Amino acid sequence: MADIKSGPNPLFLREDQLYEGMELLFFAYRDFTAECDAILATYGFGRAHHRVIYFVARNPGISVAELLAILRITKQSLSRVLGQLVRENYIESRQSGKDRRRRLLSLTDQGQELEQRLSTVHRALLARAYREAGAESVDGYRQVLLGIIDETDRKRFAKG
Amino acid sequence: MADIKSGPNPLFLREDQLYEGMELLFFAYRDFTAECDAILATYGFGRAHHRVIYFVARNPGISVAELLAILRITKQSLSRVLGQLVRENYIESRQSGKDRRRRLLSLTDQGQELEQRLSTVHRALLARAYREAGAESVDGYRQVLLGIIDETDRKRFAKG
DNA sequence: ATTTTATGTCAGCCATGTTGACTTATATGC
DNA sequence: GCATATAAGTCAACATGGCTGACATAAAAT
Repeated sequence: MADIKSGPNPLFLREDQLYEGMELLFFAYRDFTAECDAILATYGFGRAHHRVIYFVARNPGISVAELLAILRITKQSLSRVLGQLVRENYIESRQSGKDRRRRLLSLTDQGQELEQRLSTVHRALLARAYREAGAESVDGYRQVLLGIIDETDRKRFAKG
Repeated sequence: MADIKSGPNPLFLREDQLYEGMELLFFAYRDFTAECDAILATYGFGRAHHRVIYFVARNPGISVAELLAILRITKQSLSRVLGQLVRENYIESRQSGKDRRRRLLSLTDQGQELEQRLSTVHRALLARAYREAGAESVDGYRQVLLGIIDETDRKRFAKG
């Protein structure tokens, strides 16, 4: 009983640390997306559009099925935002040569502009957090988040 | 130009590291919430209900205004889920003695049961990630996420 | 020739956010 | 004590982004 004041109570601390870890993730995710959400709104887009733009930018030539696997949403949900991005000339969808059923997605110039604008915000935010936290912290951040991520998707980060 | 192969190109690596950091956050958040979402669905609840239950559990006696400040949603949005939780006897709302305009929120026994069920899932998930990553990593995780969080809310974590 | 796969589309539903307008009860300040 | 401010709740309407189910088309694979 005196443990709480006189010395470390591993169980108590541990549980408290876990609750803190959950909240950190909640607040960080909320604040990470806030500024980009505001920019997207001026284009008539939402967070869903950003995800599509982001993953197409990072994986030029990605197919619709591959994109669906990353986002884990239904094709009907994707279709709504992807269709809008294609119609408004942010994303280009061209037929694959090898398998002409597949549509390969890439950003148009306009899409790249928007992607850059959004990425700049995110890069700045994260770069500041990294700088303040220091290099070893960045590795810790990486390790813990990797542990939270589903094994299937963990492979995406295999390199490090 | 040879930099990319022959040695570290700090700029390239840095940018790549930042992109990785963004994706880690995206995938981790998605996977962190997935299992609880499934449990909540069996109660007819969603992620919004979980947030309310969580913050009321962690802050028993919290007022509606304080809860709104944490969640950063409108009172109309909160009202929908909070009202449901009160009606279905997961949360109790009692008048404050000092200021009778205020409603102080706390979990009922039933609410605590659900909260425990959800927390157990999250604690297990995070505990495993912490264990795999190691103690120093946990501190790094904490530092980086703190840096991402809005200064206003960073104060919530002031203790450490 | 048949079946499977990749994609697209229509229609409707649900959860959860938003704005705006308004009410009620209570506290606070002049 | 009266006027104003604050805490909370409510009604209505709307947007976003998930979901399911059903179905169509083109092309690849068997």
